[in-house]
Amino acid sequence: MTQDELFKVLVAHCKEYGFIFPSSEIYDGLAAVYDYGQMGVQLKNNIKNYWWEAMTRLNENIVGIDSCIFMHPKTWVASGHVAAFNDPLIDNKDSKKRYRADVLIEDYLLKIEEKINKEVAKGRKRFGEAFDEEQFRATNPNVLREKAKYDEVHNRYVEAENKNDLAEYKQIILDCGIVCPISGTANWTDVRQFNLMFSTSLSNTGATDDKIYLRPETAQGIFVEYLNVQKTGRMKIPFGIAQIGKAFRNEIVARQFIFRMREFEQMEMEFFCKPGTEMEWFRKWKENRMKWHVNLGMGAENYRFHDHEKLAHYANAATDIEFNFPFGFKELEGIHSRTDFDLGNHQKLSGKKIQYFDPETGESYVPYCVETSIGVDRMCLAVLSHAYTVEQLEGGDSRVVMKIPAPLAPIKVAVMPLVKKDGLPEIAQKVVDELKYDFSYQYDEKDSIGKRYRRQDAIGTPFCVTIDHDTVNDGCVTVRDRDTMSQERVKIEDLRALIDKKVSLNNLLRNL
RNA sequence: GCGGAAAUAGCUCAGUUGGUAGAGCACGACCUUGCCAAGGUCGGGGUCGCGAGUUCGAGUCUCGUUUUCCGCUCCA
Repeated sequence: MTQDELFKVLVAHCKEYGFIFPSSEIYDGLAAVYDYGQMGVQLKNNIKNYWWEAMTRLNENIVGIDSCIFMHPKTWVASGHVAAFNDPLIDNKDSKKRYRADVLIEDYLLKIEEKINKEVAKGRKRFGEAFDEEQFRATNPNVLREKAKYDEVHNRYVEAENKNDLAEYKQIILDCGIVCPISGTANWTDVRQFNLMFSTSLSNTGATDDKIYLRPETAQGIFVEYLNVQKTGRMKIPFGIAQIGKAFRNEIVARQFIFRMREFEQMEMEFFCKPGTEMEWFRKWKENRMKWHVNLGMGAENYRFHDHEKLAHYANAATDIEFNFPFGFKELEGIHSRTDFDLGNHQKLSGKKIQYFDPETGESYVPYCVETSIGVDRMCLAVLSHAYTVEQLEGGDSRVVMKIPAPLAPIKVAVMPLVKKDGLPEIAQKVVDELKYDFSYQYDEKDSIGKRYRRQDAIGTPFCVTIDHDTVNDGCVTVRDRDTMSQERVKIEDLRALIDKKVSLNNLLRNL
């Protein structure tokens, strides 16, 4: 099976067994939106718990918050999203290339300027010492013609920009005869605004002038609450704030299943430190986060760092942790040294002093910040794609088994009476009562025992507990292991400890 | 957004030159078996993605549309 086919089969498996469904399917679906099903939600919650506890419980200087999706519009001015996420774009239908409409027009204006400068240079050559540039520009017919053209286009452009008039952008491009540098044609699509932030209105009359954005990242919620947390939590630098929550980006192309969605969930932690120490923390968090991933046992060889050479405007160091997805190594988590960009801008725009007073040195400063940011959905995809296994068994049979790390498995244990009579279901019910307070479980008494094992394999249940006729006499049950298919007899009262050892989140945390 | 392909039961698919929708698996009930998937009997489930058009008649032909996949494109 090629990686491509594997991916398709995985997507089908996720739907068939209740991990992930395409959203709104009864209405023909909604592009690039997926719902987590009864299995998927438990996997996702387990992943979130692992992260949350690793951050907030294992680090005494990290606390969590839960901020809102709605934030004051100025937040996104301070963060740079309003400026960077708004582009008027136009496509050339022949070359299929996409351009920023404003850049096309600006380039055109630049060319006119060059023309004028050339004329001026020519004049200077002709008149030598006696050349009066101002005079020349005011009288030369070629220059005047170009200047008039420039002014007209420039004025229209500025006005279009102010009014955000997309149709006018296109008209300018057509009127100026601007062509695609690749196809050489003026076969343009309409200009469209690609605002990567979703917006809605807080007004219940539907007025658009109180537009508000859905947050494109959870990080800003942490930055705007920095002062509150630092003061009320009596936090001393260095310290971190962690948050899990939904974020929204109107991607032009959202694809590859749950890898790139328009609505997605992030787990972000902002670690505030003293300026000058940020590279040290950056290195520590790189190491720390990789350890968190590898600790799941999905193979260290499936992860790698990808250091950024081109840095975003806010960062002075950045790296990705990439995972070996079925479609190649792709970003799973980002670790960025964001300097004081965010807190600094919020300080500027809000007028509130966002500074940390260091009681030891008596200094006051805007803290620097190292961010770790991981996509929950990508993490789910990493786990699911790594877990999906087709095993050949003796006798030409095969089984599909989801080898999900046991602490993340949606269902920890299945309880099944070997037969649906002779009092076995009643004993099974007692086993369920023994286990249900500690573990998510399924009870199954239908079909042959082999079939039931396969059903549990398909959703990645680490343990199956079978009650048979001997149980009636010796109080022992058969525990069957998902990965090895091996079985052992265990006393019912020893079940909890045995299962817990392998599926416990706390044990996983202890290994960090 | 552009180009190509696809859409029939929960899943995988068949459906001939246009003539009243099928299979296997899955699902439910009962019987049977009982430690690694397929036993028997009976049953439920589809306006064939959606909307028009051609036709006496459309799952099948034409157009539009939606969604998905692949390739471009885009990507803090």
